[in-house]
Amino acid sequence: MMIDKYRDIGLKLTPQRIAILDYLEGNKDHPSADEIYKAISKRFPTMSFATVYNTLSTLREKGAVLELTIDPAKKRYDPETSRHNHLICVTCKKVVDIPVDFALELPSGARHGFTVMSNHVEFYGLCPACKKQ
Amino acid sequence: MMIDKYRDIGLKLTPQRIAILDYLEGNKDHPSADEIYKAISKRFPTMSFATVYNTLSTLREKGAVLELTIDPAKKRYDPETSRHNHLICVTCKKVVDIPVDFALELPSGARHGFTVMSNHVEFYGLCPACKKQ
DNA sequence: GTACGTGCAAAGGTTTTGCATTACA
DNA sequence: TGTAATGCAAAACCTTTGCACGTAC
Repeated sequence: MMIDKYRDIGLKLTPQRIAILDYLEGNKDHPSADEIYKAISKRFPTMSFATVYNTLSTLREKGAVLELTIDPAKKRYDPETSRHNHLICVTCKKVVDIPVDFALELPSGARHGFTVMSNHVEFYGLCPACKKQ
Repeated sequence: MMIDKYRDIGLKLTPQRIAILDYLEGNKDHPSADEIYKAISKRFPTMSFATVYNTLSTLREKGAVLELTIDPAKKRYDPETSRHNHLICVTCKKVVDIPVDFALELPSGARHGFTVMSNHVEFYGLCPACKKQ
């Protein structure tokens, strides 16, 4: 489980961090830092914003979560760190994983001298709930 | 030119808006609102932030600029509104246009009931300047 | 015991808003 | 002239930071 992954990285396992890891484990909602904070502080009232941000920042540095730049209003976090893409509702910003790998290659003429390392595809659309309105 | 496009939309052409349109015309830098403000206020000292944001917001609603959610720190704006993709330097956040259309299709099994409208590919890499360091 | 994490509050950066004034059409 | 944009300042958000205290190891 995720807690083992964290211990293997060699970081201190505090109750707050365990709560965050527990919340993220298998989470498919791509939550924001605020959502994570709100969810955990129900059961953990002394938890502070700074701890959430610190922990997310550490997890990102260790490659244990992805920081998604998908929603202009705030960063969102994804515990699924294997290569995948996303489908985003333009109305409610719901995000779902797309486990398909498109194996995109950039023609060398389009690389502008960059060393290309990776890519990410965002699909935009309307989710079932938003279509009804 | 862009000013004509703007007039055709039926909006008032103020000197401030003309300055913004002029700055964006053919601009390949994907500037942030702050960069637009700074560039224009050199020659137009009374220009306010609110006017830049109001104008960009109006242009976006009319489809005359794209708001890019590419840089976690701030929104960036792109006057090139035809379908294209982007290559981003992970170090300095330089963004260049990729005029290639990859014609990606999402397998229906991966659509989660969404109506898919469009997509956008982000390539990540190191630009020539950042590679040297 | 010590290095590192936590909590609190304040600050930083971007974007939005309210309202009186100004100016395009 | 009337409607809509501008300018200014304050506020709203999200995120980061400094520092004293607490705790995992």
